[in-house]
Amino acid sequence: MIGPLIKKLNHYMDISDKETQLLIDSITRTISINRGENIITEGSKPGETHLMLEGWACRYKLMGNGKFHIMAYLIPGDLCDVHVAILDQMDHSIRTLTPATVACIPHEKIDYIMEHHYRLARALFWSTLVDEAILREWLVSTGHRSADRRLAHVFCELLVRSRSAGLSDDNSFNLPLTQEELGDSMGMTVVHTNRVIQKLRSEGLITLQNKRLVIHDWERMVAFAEFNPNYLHRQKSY
Amino acid sequence: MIGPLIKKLNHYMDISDKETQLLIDSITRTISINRGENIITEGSKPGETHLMLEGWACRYKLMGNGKFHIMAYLIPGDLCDVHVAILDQMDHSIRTLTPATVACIPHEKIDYIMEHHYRLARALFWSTLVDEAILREWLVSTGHRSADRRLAHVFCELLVRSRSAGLSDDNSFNLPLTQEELGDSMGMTVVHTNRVIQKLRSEGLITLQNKRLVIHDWERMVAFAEFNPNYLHRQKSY
DNA sequence: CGATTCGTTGACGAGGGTCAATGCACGTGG
DNA sequence: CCACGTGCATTGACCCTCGTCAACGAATCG
Repeated sequence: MIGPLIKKLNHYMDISDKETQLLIDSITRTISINRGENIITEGSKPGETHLMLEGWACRYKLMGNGKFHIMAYLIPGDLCDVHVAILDQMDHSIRTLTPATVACIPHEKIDYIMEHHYRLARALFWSTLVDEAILREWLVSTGHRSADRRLAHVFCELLVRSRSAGLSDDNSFNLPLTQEELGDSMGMTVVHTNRVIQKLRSEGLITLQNKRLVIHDWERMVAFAEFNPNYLHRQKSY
Repeated sequence: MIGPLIKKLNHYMDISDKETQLLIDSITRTISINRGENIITEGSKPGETHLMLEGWACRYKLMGNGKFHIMAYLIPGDLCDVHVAILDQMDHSIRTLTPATVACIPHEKIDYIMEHHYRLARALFWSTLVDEAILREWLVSTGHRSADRRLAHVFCELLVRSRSAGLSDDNSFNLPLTQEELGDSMGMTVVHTNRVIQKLRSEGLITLQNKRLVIHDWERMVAFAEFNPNYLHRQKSY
């Protein structure tokens, strides 16, 4: 169940069986959540950290005008809120995009790892820094990339991340998002998202059907999206 | 010199004289940098952490098409790269926007604080988490706010941050940016930035001249920008 | 079999990008 | 002290990307 996290961390440093076991032992409970339900809500201060085991979720913010913006996708192996122990409260919410199973790790266990297991602590810290780097890349994307390249770019990122978590081993992966959700994350409307996807399809770059995305020509896609995976900080090839 | 950092951290927890002294003692050297020079460049791995003492800087990324995007403003009291000790290399660069003085703190000193001074470590960690929260807010801004509200929003943020760092005590602050730089951070062109500023001026919300920004009616500005300072995580009033 | 949810399409218009020129405040050198 | 260059703010004209509104089709489901 915790495989995706271990696989991901392995792209930073080798995680031993003992360290894996330590992580497993830190999980006090595992919960199943329906699609569209909140894992954490803005203003709250959860007492435990959540780890995605199965399914997708997203960080999001609800705006005054009723719109909502997705700031991150969380896939299996991603940690939802390692940091919240420090902060007074969440400044955003997290909800599932598919049915999901989530592991809960009490803050004490995290603190224990941080204090007594330097290597593992570094690996966890690394993963939060990568999340931050992704955030920066999305900011650049929405600020200065055209809609088609922006979408192509996030597709490249999600393939690399899916492969890192062991969720794919070719040039395709499950993309369980509606076009509306894709749009909400890239700062564009459903209508435009739909048209851009059609353009990428017609140019032979991708196939997207039944919630599965295929990237046909990785090199061409990377060139089109100006995708440079350095911000994902995989020390080893994905 | 290190006042702004202490003042900022004080919004999270009281920093004792001893802790302040510890921070000061961690600084091995202080450097002066001209405007427009890089403090750290993408791909490098600096051996020390940089703290802004005077002047402004920015995180930025250079894009393929030559455009450049500013992802964060760094003002006195802000840390440039606490995290880089963990990562293989920088995935972005940092350069000054004004002449600046910067303090250098070797990673060992940071590690020492992290290991032996839990309170101070928490405070530093808090400040990096706030930086991340700002990043999220900017992402939402560029994704889902109109140009005028976006600009108004960042002005609100910068006032709060300036006041937190003790750089202002009324509704005005130094904004040493060109309109081009403002645009580069908000994902808009100079031309449009200029027009939006004029609109904000004509609506009586702000005055901006000689690199000084005045917000005339804070309440109205906050309402217009839909500014909610919770993401800055100041536990105490600013 | 309606009711939903999601993808798709069309028509229209506005927000904001692009290009280009002008003004204005400087600093520098002659 | 003037001539000139440079950096930055400002304007105008034009147009394209993308948002908005609205309708329709396809698939799924109780």
